[in-house]
Amino acid sequence: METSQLLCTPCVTTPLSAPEPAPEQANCVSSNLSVVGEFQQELAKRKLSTMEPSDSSDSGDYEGDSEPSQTSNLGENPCSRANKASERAEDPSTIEDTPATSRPSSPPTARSKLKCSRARTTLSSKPPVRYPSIAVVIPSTSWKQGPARTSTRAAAAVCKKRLRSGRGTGDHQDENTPNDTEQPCQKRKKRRPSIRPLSDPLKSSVPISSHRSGAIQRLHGSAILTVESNTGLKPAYFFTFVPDPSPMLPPVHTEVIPPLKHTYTSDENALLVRLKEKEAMSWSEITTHFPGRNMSSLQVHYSTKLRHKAGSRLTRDASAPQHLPEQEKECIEMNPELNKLKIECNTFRHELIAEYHQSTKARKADPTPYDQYRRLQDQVRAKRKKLHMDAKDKMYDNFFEHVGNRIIDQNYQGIPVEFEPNTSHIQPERKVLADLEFKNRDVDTVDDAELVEDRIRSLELRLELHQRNIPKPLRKRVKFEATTKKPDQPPFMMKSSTESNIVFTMPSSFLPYFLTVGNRAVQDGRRSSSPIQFGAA
DNA sequence: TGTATGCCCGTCTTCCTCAT
DNA sequence: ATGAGGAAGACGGGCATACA
Repeated sequence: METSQLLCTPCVTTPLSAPEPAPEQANCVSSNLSVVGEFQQELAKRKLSTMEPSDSSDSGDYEGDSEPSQTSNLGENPCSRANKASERAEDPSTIEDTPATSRPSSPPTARSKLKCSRARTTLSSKPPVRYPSIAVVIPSTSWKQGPARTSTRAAAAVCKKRLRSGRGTGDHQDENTPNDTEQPCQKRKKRRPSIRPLSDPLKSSVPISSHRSGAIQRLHGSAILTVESNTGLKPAYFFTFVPDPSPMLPPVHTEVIPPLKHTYTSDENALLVRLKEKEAMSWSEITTHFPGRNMSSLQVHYSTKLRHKAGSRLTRDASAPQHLPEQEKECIEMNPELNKLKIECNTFRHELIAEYHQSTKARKADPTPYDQYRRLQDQVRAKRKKLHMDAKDKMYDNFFEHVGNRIIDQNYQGIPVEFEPNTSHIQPERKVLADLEFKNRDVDTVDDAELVEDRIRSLELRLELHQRNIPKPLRKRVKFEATTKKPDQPPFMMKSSTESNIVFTMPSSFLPYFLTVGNRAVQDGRRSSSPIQFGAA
């Protein structure tokens, strides 16, 4: 095992010494995430203060841990478990007295990650305010890296990147940029997940075997805390620990691992999008920035995973701009390439008219120039269409880039995220229908007449909507004949709340549509006999 | 799978013809 | 002169296809 990855619930304890993160830590992952998850951490802190020691709600998160020493105390808080483990192995002569920056060459002592966090906090000379310490249980070597974890980490990495870029402090720092001179626990270099399976635990680079022998080693490495907030209310915390090669550890990391380009990291995704969209590089140029990947792989990955991100997000956010503003359309009309095509097309059209007096007469007289004219028209339309699509993509990207920052900023400032969907494009009948059908009431306490009345009104609204927007397949088949006259045998009559009778002639082709919308009255009528009788009270 | 292109369809506007 | 109705054209959007 080359990387030890840990899943950790937000196990927050009140730190003994909790200095405020230094300003230079603003770029690091844990710094940002500790700020973003502030509310959840506060809640967890309060919860922890009132939590009974037998609370075992978090024990299920430590899956795949077959180590008896870690699974025996199921009723114990993982934080306390880690704390106890660290306390057992704590050597009072090593940590607090030694600056972290001078310790990389020191022999790794037995410490949990909690101690690593504490050790980092000792670097700051500022007075302590609050800083969550993270308790982590390192899994045994039997913990295998599966595809699900890979995907989860990928999602978390995307979230992490968004969080980091969303702070808007110009900290778009390359993760490969060396900045690890002070914080051994905040090494930012994110290593690409290796797909190589753990074939031989004995050859693992992580000295977990020390657990079994009772001696706990202290591990130096990279710590990445990510928050996956796209699952809804409760964010999921992912803690990834990547041990560093140490002179005291078996030198397994010394060999050069061949790049197994199976998964794209968030950095690669960001770079690919930037080169393609911002810098408009050709694919051959882009390929030079991705050694080990071929052009087709990059194209496919970009097209399938990256390009339509904005569009897919658009479907989840009705407040996103739906159409280009008129001003933007006017700007597109000023595009020189489009104007050139338009002039060319118009010139050809004038020539046709000058010769045949009418373009259609030219089509009858000689189809060849007219077809050429049509092709020119198509070119103009295609160019305009492409410019509109590009402008829309740009607009979407701009919108989602800022809406993400806004949400993160609101989280940071403790402002509840409010969602105000743009409902201007929703038909009024649809709104009334939604209000009518989602009253969320107990039918046992509502009078039958009221229910029937609502049902009639619902049918009216559905008919109004249907007349407004008839489904295309039915448009040629359905003939609405709404009349104020009462026919001899009305096939379908409704009495509305406005006391006006509405009579509809309902052809048989109308039934499938009503069936699809779940109209029980129509279904009942269909089951009983034809024509449909609406059983109003 | 993305992109370019062509084709088709629906909608709207403009122009022309004809009846009043 | 004016309004109604039809024809023609412009335009946008969707779909299919070929190609890379």
